[in-house]
Amino acid sequence: MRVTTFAEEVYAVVRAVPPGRVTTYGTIARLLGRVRGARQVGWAMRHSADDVPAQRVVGAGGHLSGGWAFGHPSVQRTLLEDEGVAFVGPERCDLDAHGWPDADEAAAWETEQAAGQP
DNA sequence: GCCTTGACGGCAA
DNA sequence: GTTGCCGCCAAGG
Repeated sequence: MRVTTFAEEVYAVVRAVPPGRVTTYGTIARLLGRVRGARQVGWAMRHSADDVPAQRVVGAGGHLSGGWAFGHPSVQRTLLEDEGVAFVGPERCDLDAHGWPDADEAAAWETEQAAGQP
């Protein structure tokens, strides 16, 4: 189905992020083939649906770029900590330990996408 | 059809 | 370590 817009694809990726893990805008963009489309990912997240765990999407280095979208960055931080995500600073999560996808998971994701969308 | 906006990323000063 | 600027793609007005 190519009717899906860029935003829809972004949502699909975000929903694929398991609890206790976090991903970045740049990573999502890269998974979609838009290496420099991190901005569009952010644009899409701004229109995020309710079933999209936007709290798992952070900026480069695990920085809570869109924390204010939850009312206050501390809200997003609390949500992630509740899922088991460790934080290095007040607004920075530990991407090294909870970053998604992992090298192995990235391959699985690409395989799944290749199989579903030839 | 053109211009502006936007939850970003990376590099330079 | 911080702050600022440019580049990029997509959608809205």
